[in-house]
Amino acid sequence: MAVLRADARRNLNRVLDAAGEAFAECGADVSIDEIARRAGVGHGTVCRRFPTKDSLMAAIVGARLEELAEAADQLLERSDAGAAFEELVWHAAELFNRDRALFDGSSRCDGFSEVAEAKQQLNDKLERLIRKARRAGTLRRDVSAPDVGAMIGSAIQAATHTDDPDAWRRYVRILLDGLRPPPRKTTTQRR
Amino acid sequence: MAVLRADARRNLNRVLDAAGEAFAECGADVSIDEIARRAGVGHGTVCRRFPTKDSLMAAIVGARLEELAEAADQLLERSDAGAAFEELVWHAAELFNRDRALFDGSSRCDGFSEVAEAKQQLNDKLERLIRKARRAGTLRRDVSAPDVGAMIGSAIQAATHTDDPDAWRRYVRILLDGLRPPPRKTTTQRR
DNA sequence: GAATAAGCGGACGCCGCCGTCCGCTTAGCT
DNA sequence: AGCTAAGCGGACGGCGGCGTCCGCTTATTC
Repeated sequence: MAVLRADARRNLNRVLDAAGEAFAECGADVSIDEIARRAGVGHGTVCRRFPTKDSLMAAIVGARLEELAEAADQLLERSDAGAAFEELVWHAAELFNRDRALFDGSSRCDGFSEVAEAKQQLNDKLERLIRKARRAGTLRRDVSAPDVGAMIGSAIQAATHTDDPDAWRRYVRILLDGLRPPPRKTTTQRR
Repeated sequence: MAVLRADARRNLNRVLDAAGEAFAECGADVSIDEIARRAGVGHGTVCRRFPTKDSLMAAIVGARLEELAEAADQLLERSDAGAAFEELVWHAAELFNRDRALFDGSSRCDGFSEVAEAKQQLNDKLERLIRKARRAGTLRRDVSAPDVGAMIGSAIQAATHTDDPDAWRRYVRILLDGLRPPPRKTTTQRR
């Protein structure tokens, strides 16, 4: 694993690209054969690098989640916590919408350290963002980071059941509206 | 099909019961063998009545959707449209939560007339309920009946990805909050 | 350019699942 | 009770997918 022959490295990259694309387009149920076909290699080559289909998915999903965690990191710098939270939600939603397997994969592959750690990272940062947004009064108090992740994923999945290609935007909008502090009759206004 | 021998009818009922239970517990991917095992019959018996696994699922899903449509019918009588709408959402959510295959099945099996018709019925009634709730000012205007169905189902599915057994209630609560008319700066109040 | 080991990929075996088929059983009728 | 056809269920074949293995190819080193 340390040093890889030039052709091997090239094939590995092809496989990773093809897998990312195939999972995104077809969901978590694409066959290894399909991925190998897209990569232009035999499926033996795929199975040599990744002893299991799940381990391949874990590599893809882990990378995506890390990207998302980085985005969260940058958004933590923002002064407007409410807007930062919304922006992260939109970012995640776009990602989930583009990659049909990401949501399934992130739960299915959390036995793999790459995915588990990336999720941990992301959840920590999201949790901090949530606390900031709560303090700013733009977010209800009874949701945690995993809740938000799950609900974004669910909104995207819901949209795939319709024929409106922009449904996911409406659903995320609705979700964000629902995530605001519920109006109370006797509002205990902060400040 | 018209007249069924007594043992055949008994076995058919067993199969339907077992299938309902198995789909509910295990999701749409239970094997026919598992269903047959639960019913105490050979899997040949299952396949004779239902030439396809999907046709069996369609029978189950169709029945569930019809029940739901009936509930919607009764709720249409209510004077408080907002409360009626919410109650239907909760009813559907409970159903989806109890039956893991219902949501998947209702889209997978809409090639079957039983499911297609039941969905049509349900959607019509839900649409009427939505219009009433809109007029009552308790529901945003940019959602249709299929939207609501898809969002409920997906929210439930999302909740199964968490370890909190009551997560689905919170998610539905949030969804309902999000479905209220969004607060506008210059509200054009009716009446 | 020769030696060598890393890498390749298709053939193979295994598994679970689905749907069919046919010899045996049994309900229903007389 | 006897007859008959409806019904039963397990055996069977086929399919798709996954992971392994081994004979061949090719990059790399000297």
